[in-house]
Amino acid sequence: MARNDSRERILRAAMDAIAERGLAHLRMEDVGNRVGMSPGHILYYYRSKQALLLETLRWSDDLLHERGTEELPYLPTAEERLRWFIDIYLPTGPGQPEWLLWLQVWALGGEDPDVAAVTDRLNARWEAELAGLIRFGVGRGEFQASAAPSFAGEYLAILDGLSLHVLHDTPALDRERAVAIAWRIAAHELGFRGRPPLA
Amino acid sequence: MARNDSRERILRAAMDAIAERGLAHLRMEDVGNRVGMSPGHILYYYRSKQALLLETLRWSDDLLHERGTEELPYLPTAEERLRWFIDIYLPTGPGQPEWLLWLQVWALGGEDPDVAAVTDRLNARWEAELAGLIRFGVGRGEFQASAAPSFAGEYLAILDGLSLHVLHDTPALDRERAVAIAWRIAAHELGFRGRPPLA
Amino acid sequence: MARNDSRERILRAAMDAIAERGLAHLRMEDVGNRVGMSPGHILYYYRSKQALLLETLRWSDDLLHERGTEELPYLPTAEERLRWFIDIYLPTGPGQPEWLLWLQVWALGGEDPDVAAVTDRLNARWEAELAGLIRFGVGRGEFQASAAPSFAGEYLAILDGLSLHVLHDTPALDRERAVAIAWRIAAHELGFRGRPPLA
Amino acid sequence: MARNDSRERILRAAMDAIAERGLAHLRMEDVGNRVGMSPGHILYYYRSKQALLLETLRWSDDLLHERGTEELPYLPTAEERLRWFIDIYLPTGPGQPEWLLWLQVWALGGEDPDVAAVTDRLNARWEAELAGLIRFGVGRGEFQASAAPSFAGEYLAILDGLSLHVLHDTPALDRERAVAIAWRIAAHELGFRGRPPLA
DNA sequence: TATGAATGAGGATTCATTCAT
DNA sequence: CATGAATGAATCCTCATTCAT
Repeated sequence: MARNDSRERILRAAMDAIAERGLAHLRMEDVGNRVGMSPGHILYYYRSKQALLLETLRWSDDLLHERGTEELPYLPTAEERLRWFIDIYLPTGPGQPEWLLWLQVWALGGEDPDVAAVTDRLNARWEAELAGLIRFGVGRGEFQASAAPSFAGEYLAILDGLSLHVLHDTPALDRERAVAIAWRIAAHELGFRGRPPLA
Repeated sequence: MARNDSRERILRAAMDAIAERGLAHLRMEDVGNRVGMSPGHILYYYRSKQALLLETLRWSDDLLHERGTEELPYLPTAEERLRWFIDIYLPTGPGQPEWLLWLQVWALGGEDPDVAAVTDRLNARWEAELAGLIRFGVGRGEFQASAAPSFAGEYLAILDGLSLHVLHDTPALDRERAVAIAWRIAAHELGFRGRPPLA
Repeated sequence: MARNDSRERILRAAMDAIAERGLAHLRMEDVGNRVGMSPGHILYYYRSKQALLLETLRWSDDLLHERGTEELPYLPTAEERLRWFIDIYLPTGPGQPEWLLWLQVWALGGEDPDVAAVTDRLNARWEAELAGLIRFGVGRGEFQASAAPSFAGEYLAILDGLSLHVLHDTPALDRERAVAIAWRIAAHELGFRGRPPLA
Repeated sequence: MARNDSRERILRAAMDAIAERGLAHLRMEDVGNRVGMSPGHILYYYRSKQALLLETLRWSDDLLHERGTEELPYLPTAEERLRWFIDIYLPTGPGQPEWLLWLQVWALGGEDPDVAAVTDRLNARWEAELAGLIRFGVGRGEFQASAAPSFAGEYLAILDGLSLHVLHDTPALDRERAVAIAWRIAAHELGFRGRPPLA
């Protein structure tokens, strides 16, 4: 227990440290300071810096994904589910640690196969979730019958683009507007007319 | 002249090096090797690594932007101009140096005000260009009258999202599909019905 | 008893680990792994790594020496005793743990007085044994009367040189040839004419 | 020139440092201190610690070998040549840096193929030299006709054993005695009767 | 302009050793 | 007896940057 506890505290510390210092400037010591451990001891729990980073990414997304999707089945309509999906997918605001981590890993780790494996897994999971949601909506007659599950991939790309700007604090494209845009596009592409989300 | 020549050769070398090794792993030596200079001598032309990087970013976008937009006024219709805009904005394929550089700077340089200044300038320029294009289309009656220039910002966000995936070589979202998606969204949002781009 | 048992298992493990990883790369963990103990617990039995190493060396040579020399008095002739001596002194083949340990300690531990004390003791013991053997042979008339016990020291040096090569797997100087050379030199220096050892 | 000069000064410093601190405890800083360079700068000349060590070994032996063998052809008789060979092969005394280095590399680097490649080369060269010397002696009628060049290998092993003890300062086996023993064995095995070397 | 020698800060990693449990 | 968490020293190596030539 104690061990798993420490391991998780380290992951959270790593994420915070990345959000604050940036992935490129992260030192093992930054992580250690936050959990009151020596940098050497972090390596006792995670073999290497790279291993820690990958684990952090995986853990962070697991957390986000679980937190988001465990609620989903309890929402009755596809529209509500979609609203919820957009809500948890888009960053809460500029500099959200989880998103920042994800973006930085994506931008930096293009070459490394280990890194690619993790990012691919994350993408695939979100896409599968969204594709299921669309099928659900089509099945219930909420979304137009022609809405293809393949739409999930391109819609996620759009969300990614919006996220990029929310994250970067583009003045004219804050979270609220991003949500509105996302919703409008979905409404048109999936052919429904629901009330837009409040935020 | 010779001096300016060297300076530009260095910028190109820097960009290529970043595309190959990644921004985070770039060494002055990588740049030096490509232009046949000692790493120390690069610093004769550019005060510091950071300065070189910023300059590279600026130069790279100037180049792209000029190359793209100098053609624009010669295209007669707004539709053709938009098609052209999408064409030059989206990455040519996975790993395009200019885009990679931009993305990495964006992901990494959130904190630094110098960096932010450059990225903001880039964004603003593309947005202004696109906004002008939309006004042109509305004026000519090609785009629906309600099309707001403010659409430029959100449309760029969408293009960024698509670019992210083209760049990352997401299997189901290559450049061709990205272009198609971008076109479809524009057609709907701007209310025109033109033939889709060929690639 | 259990305690002594553990202590000895650790010594053997240390020797094996050295043979496999080399003295310079030996970690407490390597030893611990072999006996199923935590590295920290090894230090419960032996104060420090250095102490363990010294103990290992001493134990290893005690073992070898006892095993070899307890048989010696039962052999009737000096020649047979010499043959036996050569047999147990030379390494059994490339990479024999005991010899490797000894050589490495010799090569590395020149400075340290603690180390020197142990290696000197080893040398002295073997030399005394051999000197006794020579006296025995001279007394029995097998070896020529002029054979000085001081020959023991130089003969051991020769055996060491041969051992070095057997240990190092010098192609043209394997154990078999080393034995033959050792025997030939002894025969000449001690002035006897016995049948050479079989291997 | 300056560069080669520095490179060689480093090699010498490395050898001295090894002789003083022992191969196992050698730090790049020890080498740096001796030549008045930062440890990092040593790595500018030699890629890695391992590379420096290997180079040092090679250089040290080249030096010794050249210095020894360039004189050889000017000596008229095989006996004189052999005397000379023994003289330069055996360590000058306890702790001779070159020999210490060689021994330590031999003892430690059994596994590594790079290391083995260098030690093998050294061995082969000395053996070839000695074999040539023997052929010369046989040709001149100084050494008995039956003296096989293959004797070179075993004789070197014997010299190695004697060297081990000279190096280690075994009280009863100093350089003088080692030379005498080496000479006596050679005289018998090669069948000549020359005056023994003076030391 | 151009080089290459030189530095020094910085950071990951390894590992013996300690100690509470 | 035994573990495993925790430390901290040690050290290699990388790299931007400076500077004499």
